[in-house]
Amino acid sequence: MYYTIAQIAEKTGLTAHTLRYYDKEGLLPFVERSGSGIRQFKEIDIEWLAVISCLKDTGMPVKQVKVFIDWCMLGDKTLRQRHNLFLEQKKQVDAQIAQLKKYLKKINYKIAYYETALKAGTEKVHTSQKCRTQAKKKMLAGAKKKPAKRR
Amino acid sequence: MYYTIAQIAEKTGLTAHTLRYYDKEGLLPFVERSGSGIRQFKEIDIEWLAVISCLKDTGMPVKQVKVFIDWCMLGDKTLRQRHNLFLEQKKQVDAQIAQLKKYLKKINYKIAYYETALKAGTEKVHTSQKCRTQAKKKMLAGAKKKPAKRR
DNA sequence: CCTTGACTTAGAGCTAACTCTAAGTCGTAT
DNA sequence: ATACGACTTAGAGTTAGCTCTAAGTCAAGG
Repeated sequence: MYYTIAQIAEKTGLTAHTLRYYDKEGLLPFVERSGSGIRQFKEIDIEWLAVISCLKDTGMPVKQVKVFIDWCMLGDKTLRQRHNLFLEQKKQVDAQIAQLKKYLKKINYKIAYYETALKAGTEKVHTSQKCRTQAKKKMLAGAKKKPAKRR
Repeated sequence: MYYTIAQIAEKTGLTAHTLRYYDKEGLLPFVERSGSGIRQFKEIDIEWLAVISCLKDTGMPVKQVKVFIDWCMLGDKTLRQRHNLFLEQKKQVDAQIAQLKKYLKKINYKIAYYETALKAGTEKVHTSQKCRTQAKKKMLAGAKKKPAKRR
């Protein structure tokens, strides 16, 4: 049972244009064709596309994804490389999440800042910089000694 | 005490080129100039740049960051908009983190997959598809048996 | 005075990842 | 048979975000 490119576009959220682009870039060597050249996607190809999206959306450039796909096509002799690739990608994603969490803290601080300002009717409520100075003091103190609060 | 563009590039990790580009795009209206037009960055400008990087790195396009900066320059009458902007950005970042965590699970599964394959010396250890089939059963429990009529 | 080096500008060039166009083929429905 | 719509291709165009170049200004050191 085969899917057309339009059906796969529907299923994956990618456009048919993008799928052809990926194919042209060598990301879809596993997709079969009919006698007249029509792409015939199978269930398993949807799994391939999920892996491709995972790598791409976690920051891997298309060219490097192609390298991975090529390794897959080469079989067992590239197992080690592929294993390393995912270990490396895990590191990347861990770092991305850590960075986003830092930014989230900054955003939460800003939300609190604007809530205070809205209540006061003016941003000037912050210009004495009491808050900022105190926050700094807290952070500096926290950096020195780790609070033993766990569980 | 002022910093040159090169010193700020050093401190922020952005290039001097990029800082001029941001300025040209209207992101740095708060940066003062000397009589001869040299940018004079102050401590507070480093904080501005940290906020700009936070918004940009969490997915906000430069043009929308400019809108935010313009709001800041307009003073208290834009407090509500700025508050909303950060609430919205928080949603975005929460969603990004959630998506990355999903991808991380997929990557961890792949790492385990390749570890098993490496131990066995071949990927064929997975071709019985016991694991995958069982996972599918879980996920598809309820949505199965489509007549699936296709060319 | 002249050189050096950091800065200035406008604007061109680059890269990644699409996004679209034009011209053409194919398979089915009227 | 012919029209329709979905597919095919090569290749051009677009966008964001830089990245760099060329030509010029300016202040300090030899």
